[in-house]
Amino acid sequence: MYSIGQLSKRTNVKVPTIRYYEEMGLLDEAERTAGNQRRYGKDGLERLSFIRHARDLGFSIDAISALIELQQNPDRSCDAAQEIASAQLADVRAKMKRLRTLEKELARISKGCDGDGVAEDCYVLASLSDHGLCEHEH
Amino acid sequence: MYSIGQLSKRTNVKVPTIRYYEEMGLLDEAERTAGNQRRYGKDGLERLSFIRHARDLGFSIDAISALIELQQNPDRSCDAAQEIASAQLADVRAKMKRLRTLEKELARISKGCDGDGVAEDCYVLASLSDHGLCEHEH
DNA sequence: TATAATGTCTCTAGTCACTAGAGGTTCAAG
DNA sequence: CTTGAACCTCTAGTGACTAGAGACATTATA
Repeated sequence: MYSIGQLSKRTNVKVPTIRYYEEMGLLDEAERTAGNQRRYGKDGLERLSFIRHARDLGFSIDAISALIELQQNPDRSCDAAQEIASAQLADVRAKMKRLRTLEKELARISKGCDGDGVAEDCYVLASLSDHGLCEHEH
Repeated sequence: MYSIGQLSKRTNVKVPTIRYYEEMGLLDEAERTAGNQRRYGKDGLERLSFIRHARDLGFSIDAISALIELQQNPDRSCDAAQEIASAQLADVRAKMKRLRTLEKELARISKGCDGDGVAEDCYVLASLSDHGLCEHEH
């Protein structure tokens, strides 16, 4: 049996976050000692590792909830899991696309000013004032 | 003079967001009509466009505050503006790097399951349970 | 000029996924 | 048995908004 602190160390999830996941229903309510402290078994450890991994990949709490429910019902179709994963992939790709545009624009803006001048002539400030100076839409 | 709604339409910034920017100190407090409604002039429009543009590029409210202060003091060195812009660029690049890793992993995981099977054999769920199945660190 | 429709006002609370802190209790080591 | 670390619950804060209630102002039409 692990205390919440031991679980925290093994999974690299902070203690308050573990309690938060319990409150959100991602973790079952833990067993308690006589003095009301949480104790976890192997199940708890595995569940939390699953959550941690999914969060690292950017899945939302809601998505993880759904994935856990599927995991608890191994006989159901995994169609939903596939959908959640590809939605997440689409989301990541959309974010990357946006960031690529921003990166180009920011690199251009940043390069236009060497920081030696005075605010009045600053290309960074001018670019932000006048969208027309931008090369791409964003 | 523009009402808050007209300003909103011209800048594509929602009305409550404009009020929020005022509260945060990004916009000066607007003039008011006898009936206490906000009225904006050309200055207000330009300032809000600046903010909008900067937000689109991902600058934080704090960063924008600093940029506006520089703009109001055209004689100061624009060193700080350069720094803020390059910090933002670094941030965007870091995010992209992370997303690239996630994209690879998610694509692999998602491809491993066609959604036809049953949750028990689902590669999506298996991958999340077992970090060892991953090809990259994340 | 009266009325109706739309716009605006302030204020509070909610979003997401935590994080921080206060004030108190329990546990494990020595 | 004492000490100190770990644990408990509860509330509030983060960033950048968004939503909604209930009241007042402005504008367009009859």
